[in-house]
Amino acid sequence: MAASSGAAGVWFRKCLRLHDNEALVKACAFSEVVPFFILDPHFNRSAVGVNRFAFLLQSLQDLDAQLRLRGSRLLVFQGRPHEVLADLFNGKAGVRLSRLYFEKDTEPYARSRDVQVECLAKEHRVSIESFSGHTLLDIDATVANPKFKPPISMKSMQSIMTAAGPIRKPFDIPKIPPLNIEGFEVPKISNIYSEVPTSTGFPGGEQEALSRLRHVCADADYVCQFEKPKTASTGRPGCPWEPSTTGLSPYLKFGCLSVRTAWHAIDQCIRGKRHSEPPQSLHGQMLFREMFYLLGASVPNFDRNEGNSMCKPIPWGDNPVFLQAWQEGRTGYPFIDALMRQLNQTGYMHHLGRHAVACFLTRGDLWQSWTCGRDVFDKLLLDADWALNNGNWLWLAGVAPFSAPYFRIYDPCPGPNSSLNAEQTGEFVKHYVPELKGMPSKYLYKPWTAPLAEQKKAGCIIGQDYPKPIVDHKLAREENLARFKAALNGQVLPEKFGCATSDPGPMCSSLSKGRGKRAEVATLNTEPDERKQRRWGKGPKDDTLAGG
DNA sequence: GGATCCGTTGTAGCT
DNA sequence: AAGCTACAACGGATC
Repeated sequence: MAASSGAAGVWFRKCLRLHDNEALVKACAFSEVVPFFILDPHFNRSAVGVNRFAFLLQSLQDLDAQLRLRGSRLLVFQGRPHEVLADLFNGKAGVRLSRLYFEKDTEPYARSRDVQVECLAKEHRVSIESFSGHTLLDIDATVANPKFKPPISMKSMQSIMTAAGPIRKPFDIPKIPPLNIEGFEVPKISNIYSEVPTSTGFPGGEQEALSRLRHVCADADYVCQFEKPKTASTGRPGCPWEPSTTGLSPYLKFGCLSVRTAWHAIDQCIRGKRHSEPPQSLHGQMLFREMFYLLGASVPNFDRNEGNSMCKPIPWGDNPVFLQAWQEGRTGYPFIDALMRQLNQTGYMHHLGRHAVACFLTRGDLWQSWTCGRDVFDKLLLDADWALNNGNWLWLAGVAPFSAPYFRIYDPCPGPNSSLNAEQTGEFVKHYVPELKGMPSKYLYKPWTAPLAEQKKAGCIIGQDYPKPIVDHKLAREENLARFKAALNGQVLPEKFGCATSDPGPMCSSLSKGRGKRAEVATLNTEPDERKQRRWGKGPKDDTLAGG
């Protein structure tokens, strides 16, 4: 097989697709093409939840199947990329590459990996070419423009788009040369994880991605009327586990779906019709994605509390008990807990749900650093994306210049007028917090206010079958507002403002005596912590494209 | 340089 | 039911 001249390798990393794949197109100008993926131990079980890993493997399976339909196949190697690639450049494993093509990746880990790979290729006299494809803009080229300023508003983002000119059309799938090599199959999730995937709603892969996109675009009204704040954070009636949005974000994250293909498909839908506009429209969601990619690529320390021009210094607390309760959905706030349990179970959460839980963890209630929540999302979300995740957490923690004013705090018990779009049937909460199944809807979001008799009748004693609220929202909110304000003035408020205690004790809003006994565990950490529409739509799922 | 406006998605209470 | 106001009051952009 491998002729002496060597083959052209197509290294799939993101961009797990055949459509609109420039690296594939370029490689297929040669007669021998080796499509491959490297399972990098950097993305291991402690970094990636089982659901996202399963999604990745499904995507690889699909990619392999599509390649086989065309007489080729996907080789899956396991190991550190530079070691695997050294073997491929040397001609071990029955393959010898003399050229390497891949899509650029602007995440910090990917950049350092790729720099290493470029050196290696030079040593082996392997020619390398990479292409911008994961984003609408060429991120590096945009940032390199001397006039570039990090965009912190939709307005500035739109002017960057305008200056960049029209978005190029997707590439067609090229004719792919045959490949006959045995082995290097896509592994099974059970060979890698002892846990079993629990997410069923999002099968990975390009075919699923394209079919979802078709489904979304089949309903032009839906696309034309799409306004993010009007989509329901609590899923669809009858199926609270189903997103009320497009559900495309995991596919964009892995590049199962080309962002250009999606952009033009949506463009087709809205062209010549009355339609919603950025920032709330679907195109608007995609512009936020670009914005965060630009920020991630241009702002030093974008993922940190210190040295980050997009992050104001706030003396966040350090309370592992709070963090864990939040992470596991045991805060005693049913809406928050339902959302967090949904994340753990399914790897998905509506964008507005992310707002609710992120605000709750940070400036709203628990006063924990956004980086802690960021890490949880980074591991568990199917659509976890470095730039978007960091950008959204900065936004929600209120520390970024693009954040909403810090004093706008979400109520963790959203009522019918809440912008969080909680349904009032309680279907969503009851689905993910089944302890509360019997609770009358008037108490569902605040079950601790139910009289004991009602709690007994519902089979759910608060403090026993379901936790008491971990903090008193009203008080925590007040104190956090004061602390945030002080921090903006360069002050750290004295001890009496500590809202954090690891043992919330018998705390109901009606019982709480307030500040007196609450400060013992609270650590006002002055050292920055861096330890490490249609609302009820008929058809399609959709989701947060900006997805962080 | 000061005033004003605006920022994808706040909430509660009133009319 | 939609729209107003009070609440408390940031900071970047624009005039």
